[in-house]
Amino acid sequence: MSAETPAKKNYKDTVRLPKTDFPMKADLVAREPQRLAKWEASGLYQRIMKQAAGRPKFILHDGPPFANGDVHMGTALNKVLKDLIVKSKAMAGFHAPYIPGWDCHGLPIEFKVVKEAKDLAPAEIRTRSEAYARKFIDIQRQSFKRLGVFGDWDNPYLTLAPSYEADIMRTFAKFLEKGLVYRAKRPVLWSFGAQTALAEAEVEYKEKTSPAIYVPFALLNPPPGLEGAHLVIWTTTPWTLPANLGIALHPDFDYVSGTFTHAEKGRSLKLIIATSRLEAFQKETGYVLDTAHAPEKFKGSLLNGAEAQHPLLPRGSKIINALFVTDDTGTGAVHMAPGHGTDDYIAGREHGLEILSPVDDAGCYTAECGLPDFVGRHVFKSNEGIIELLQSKDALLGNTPYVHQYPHCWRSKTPIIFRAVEQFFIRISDFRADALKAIDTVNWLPAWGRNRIYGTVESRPDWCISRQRTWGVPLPVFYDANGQAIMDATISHKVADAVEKHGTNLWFEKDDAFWSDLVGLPAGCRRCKDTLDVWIDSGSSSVAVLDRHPELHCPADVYIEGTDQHRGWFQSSLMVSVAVRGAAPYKTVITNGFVVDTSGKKISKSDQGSDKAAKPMTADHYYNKYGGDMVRLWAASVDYQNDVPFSEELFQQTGESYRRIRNTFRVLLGNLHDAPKASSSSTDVKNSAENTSEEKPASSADQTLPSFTLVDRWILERLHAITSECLAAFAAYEFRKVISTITQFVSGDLSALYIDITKDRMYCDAGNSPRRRATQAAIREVTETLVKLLAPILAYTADETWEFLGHGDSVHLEAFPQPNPAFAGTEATAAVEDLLKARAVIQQAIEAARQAKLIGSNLEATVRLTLPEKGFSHAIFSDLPALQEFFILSDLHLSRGPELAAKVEVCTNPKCERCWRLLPDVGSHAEHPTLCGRCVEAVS
RNA sequence: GGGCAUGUAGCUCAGUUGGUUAGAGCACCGCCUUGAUAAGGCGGGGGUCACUGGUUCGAGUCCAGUCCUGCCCA
Repeated sequence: MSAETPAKKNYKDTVRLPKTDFPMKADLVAREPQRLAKWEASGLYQRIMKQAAGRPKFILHDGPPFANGDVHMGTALNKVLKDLIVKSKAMAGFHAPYIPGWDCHGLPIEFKVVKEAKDLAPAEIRTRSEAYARKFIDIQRQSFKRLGVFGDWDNPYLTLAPSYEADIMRTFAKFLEKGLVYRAKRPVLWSFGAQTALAEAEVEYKEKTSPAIYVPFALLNPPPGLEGAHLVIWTTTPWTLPANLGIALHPDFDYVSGTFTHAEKGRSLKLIIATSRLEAFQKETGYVLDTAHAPEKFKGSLLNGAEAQHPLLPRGSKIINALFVTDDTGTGAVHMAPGHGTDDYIAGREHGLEILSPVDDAGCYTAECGLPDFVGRHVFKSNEGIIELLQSKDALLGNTPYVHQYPHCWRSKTPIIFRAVEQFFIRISDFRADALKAIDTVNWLPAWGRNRIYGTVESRPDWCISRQRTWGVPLPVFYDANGQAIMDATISHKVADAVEKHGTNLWFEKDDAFWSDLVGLPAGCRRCKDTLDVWIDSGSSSVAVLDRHPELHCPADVYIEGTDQHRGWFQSSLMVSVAVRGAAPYKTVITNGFVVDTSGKKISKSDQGSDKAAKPMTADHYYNKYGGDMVRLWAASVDYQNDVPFSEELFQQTGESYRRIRNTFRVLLGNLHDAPKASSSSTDVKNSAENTSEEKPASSADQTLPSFTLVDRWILERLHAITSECLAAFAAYEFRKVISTITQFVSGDLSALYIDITKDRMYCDAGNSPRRRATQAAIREVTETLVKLLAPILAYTADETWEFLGHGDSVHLEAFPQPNPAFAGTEATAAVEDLLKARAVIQQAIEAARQAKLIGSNLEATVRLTLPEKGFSHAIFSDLPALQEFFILSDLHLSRGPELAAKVEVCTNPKCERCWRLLPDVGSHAEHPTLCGRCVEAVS
């Protein structure tokens, strides 16, 4: 009876299992907002800045996202990457302020506003546009904050702020001062219905029937063999013929010249047609090539530089070569009116053609057209007249209705025309060489970014900076009574000063008389109605933000944006900065790839919501379903320098590594539940602004090291190695490497080995056994180090873990850990490598026995391990208890032999009820007949 | 069509100056685990390194060409 009592004793209660309130289930969605509120309430960002005052600065300058729409995963990726850089630089000892910004002007917003309500006055469009932009700034700001991005969210820079707008104007004034601005005509999409220029986004394509005509142009000064020949052009816009100044041929196409005869009309003509278009031409016009008289054949390059006679006007039409000439329609000879088409304009400029655009705002011919009968007539009502005129001059070879997709004004529904209007340009050639030089002062990541931007700057045309739009910064320029532009920097500065005080709406609200008076111009002057290209807005940020903000400076240390910005913001910022201060605005430029779907296809915002099956691509879906840290971990895990494949399933994969890290933290914390109070560390250093937590070696110098065993020394050597690797990876912006290094350490070294191996001592040893205390010391160092290394990435979870480690304030006020020099060596690592070789052999033998159902757990095996004669010489191989602990075995027998081998038998020792090992001394203690010697001591 | 990139396991990626049998995580399969248990451990299957040709004793790696996908242009 009485013997029953001790046997019934519940030894389980004496086992020191991990104990912690750190929840396994993260519940990030519910918990993160609470932590965020705490950060904000305590002014965490401001405290980090205050603490860092006086340290060397590190400036990441925010490329302003467009204040339109929700935060897309691509935007989230970019923003989190910025935050990873800022947080890691702060922990690396820099003063790293982050001033976020928004790009507020521009067509997409104006377009939305105008679409909602028609016929608004300019001032009203601008008021509504601003409200629209501010609404999305708030929406996006909430998202960015929720993602754990630290920054001065109450004081962002906005390109619509009067001070910013004034600086944009001053930047323009600087261009004027340097003589870089000029006016010239250039074709734009013009709606004569709405009497305004349109952007591509405001154009709808609809079916339209146009007269497609063939017109011969007689060659002037023809080369031998082509005497009397006519080049035949084909066009669906006869009204543009008065503006014809050239004909383009493809240099490599084959052309044929010969006599063509129209049987019914009984008319013969010598014509030139691209060989590949011959058949179609004959069929459509009835003119057939007389093959009897050997036709001439030649390449388009032959006629390059020659001239042809305009069929309606007393002037020549220059023949040029251009690669845009196709042979899917027409004749291989393209009618060129540089004032009425983009291709024509570009090729025309290259070949020195003038820009003739004899059409007014209402779409009617001006006197410049050279045909007095047509002046004042609408161009679309003139097509027939032009055709008749051609006919009367025997210059019409064919006329057939042609059905095609033609651009129409989305508002007035009228077909649009291309029409050249006066635009303002910045002459790039004046400072292109300086810009190219500046490119090579910058560190481009990845390195190929250098070639890419170099190529675009090298080949870019002059910068057209005027837009016929309303929602933007007005071009601070006036016209005199004769319509001549007055381009004077001091006048632009006066406008800027007024705008600084009253905002740019004043430009639209007051009249010409007011403004002329303000800037000191005579009455009768008009102000320019154009606005500046929005790339001038954001491109001026180095002036309006970096130069202005007391915490910042130019050049910034880093710009990081998507790869499309090589032609966008990186370039506009470079050009503005080089023009204004003669140097690049940045030291390093990093690009991130686009978020694409798993088939490698681009996910465009416009695809969003186009069908209900569309996959969620907005950040709020992910942080509301999985948590902000999950989005951050995803961003840190991807190869951001390339395109980033994305799907919800892929996103969930990162959840696996999160759980792994979190559960490991949980066990580590659990194993510290009865550890002696943390050594000095940085727990209570806070609360004094002067005495900030400065870096010091993680080892506590004032304390002797605990009596670490081999595995403890090994894990600390590993920790030393991965700390160095992670710090180097952060410095190189290789966040992916940080994550893979840490997950491999957590999964491979900690979870599978160290924690498993030390379970026995942690759970079953006496509470203060030296090896147990040593392991607790190692675990504390490991955990604190990992938490700090992860803090820039898992902003919320690291902070939570830090709290559970017993610290009073946020981990984000800490510095990065330094590798502990006491564990810089690799002796323990070398020994463990030998142990792992033996372990692999043992595990395979045990697995075979397990599959054969001989044993279940490792502890039920008796293992006979044969070590080779050479190697395996570390003292550990003569320490049987240590070996048994490492291999997690009850019963191990060693021998030396020819090669490494392991044999497994069923262990016959009795099982200790407490530690579950099968040991020979179980039953030899009368007090505790079911326990082994170690456990008897532990419970006594 | 041009410029710049990219292509390694079902998925996402490592792979150092060319050198054993190409690695990791996730996913998958089997087993163990009442004591990390909405966890953990062990073992395992799975790859013509986009394609074609070349240089070399030897190529995922170097060279040439082709194709896929992306960005920016035309």
